[in-house]
Amino acid sequence: MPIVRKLERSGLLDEHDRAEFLALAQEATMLDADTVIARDGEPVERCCALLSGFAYRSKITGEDKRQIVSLHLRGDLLDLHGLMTGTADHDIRTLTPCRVAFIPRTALLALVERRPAIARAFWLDTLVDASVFREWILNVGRRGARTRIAHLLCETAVRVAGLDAQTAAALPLTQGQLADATGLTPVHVNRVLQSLAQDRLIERENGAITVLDLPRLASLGEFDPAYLHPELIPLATG
Amino acid sequence: MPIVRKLERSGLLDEHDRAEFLALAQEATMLDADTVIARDGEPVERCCALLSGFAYRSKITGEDKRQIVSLHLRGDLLDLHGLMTGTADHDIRTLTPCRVAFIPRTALLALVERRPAIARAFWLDTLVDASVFREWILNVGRRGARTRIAHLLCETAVRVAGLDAQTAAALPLTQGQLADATGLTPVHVNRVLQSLAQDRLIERENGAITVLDLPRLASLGEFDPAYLHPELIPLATG
DNA sequence: CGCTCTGTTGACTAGACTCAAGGCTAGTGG
DNA sequence: CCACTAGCCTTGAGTCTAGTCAACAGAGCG
Repeated sequence: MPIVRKLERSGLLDEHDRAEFLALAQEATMLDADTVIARDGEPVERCCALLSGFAYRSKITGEDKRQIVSLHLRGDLLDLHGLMTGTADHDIRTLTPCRVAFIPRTALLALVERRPAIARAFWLDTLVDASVFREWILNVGRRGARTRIAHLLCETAVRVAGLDAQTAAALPLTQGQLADATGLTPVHVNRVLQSLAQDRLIERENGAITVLDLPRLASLGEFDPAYLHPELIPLATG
Repeated sequence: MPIVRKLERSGLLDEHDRAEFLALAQEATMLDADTVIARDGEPVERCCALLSGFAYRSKITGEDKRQIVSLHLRGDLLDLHGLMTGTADHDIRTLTPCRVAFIPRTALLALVERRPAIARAFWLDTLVDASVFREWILNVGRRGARTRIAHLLCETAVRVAGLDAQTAAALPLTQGQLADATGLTPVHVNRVLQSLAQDRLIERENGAITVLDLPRLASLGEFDPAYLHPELIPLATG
């Protein structure tokens, strides 16, 4: 059960905790690609657990430029921020078709109140999230386009397939979305991807990117997975 | 008592909680400017509460370029990440001379275990932190230098002096540090600051920057304080 | 007094953006 | 089955924002 994947390893939860949490996330819903899950400034009535597929969170500037601030995949809890504050302070959308479980905010708040271990597991999740944000600030602020894109591809590949993945991981990102995640323009992303493909680091086919040579890409992208804290939050289920 | 300022308003803590927390943060230490509080990769034995002064957290790339990922001031808890994970995943340093209280990690962990309300207050703090990180990603990724710097100056001024500050807030940032916080070069920061000063938006004297016209600077910087969540975490004590 | 650190200035470069056009693919409707 | 359209990708040419390099000024300090 991927929802609790992240909570399992932390060693914080007992049987009761896990059962109570799972009881809340019973029925799943299918969402199309590019569906809005939460919108900046609007009240949050329910939290979303991502059972399969990809989603992202983004913000926009006053000039309508968009920045993707995080990517999410199977097993991620999508709006712990909205859970505690009651309003979303950024957009959340699906990237691909997704299976999700919606949990009413009030029920989840009550659970957190009742079960301190779950609160702590959520807190830990938030801390790891924050660690990833910090790495993104560094990535966007201080790395050139090539390194920057390589880094993001590595991060995503590792989160999808794990560190020791033999199977190349395919990432469902359009070049426009990659641009929004890296703070670049689609045109420039296109050129960089071509160059990465020429160097046999990645491969592209109908809108998806697959990492061919993770070690070399990681070295190019200065990628060190420590900031993902795999010791606390397992990377891939498989 | 500034340490609990952030925890007060959340309405989560009762008398017991507050007393127990304060008991841990009794003796204060003075630190010089530019003192290392935590270093990336090293174990964290104690958490640091900032009683006065400014501090920052930063990361560096493989090419030794530095990115400041957050600024901290009086009342901030500095290493909740290290508290939970046991190792720092970034550097923490003082910007100015600081008065701090060190709290042993084990004691704080025990407190969090014993008092769920404190754990939730810390979690909330982490969530607000994460919200600021997201705004920084947007700022660094999608805004031009002028807007970017204006935004950061507004954020810091508002956190220091509050939203309705009549007194212009002075920010103790060198141009090099501002550059590291915005992902620019010191030379470029210098030119932008000159232009902002020429427009009478800010003023500079011996290494400190004071905001002269917050409303206009905010409009230039696309600054909307919502992401700081002043409703949860009071901005300034005064 | 010289050293170091920060700020300042100018000239030059380059990495990334803009604009614009054209191609490919998949999906849609006739 | 075949236009037609909408997205996305690709390419080229030209521009510009921000970076680089280098030199110097001023303040603070030992």
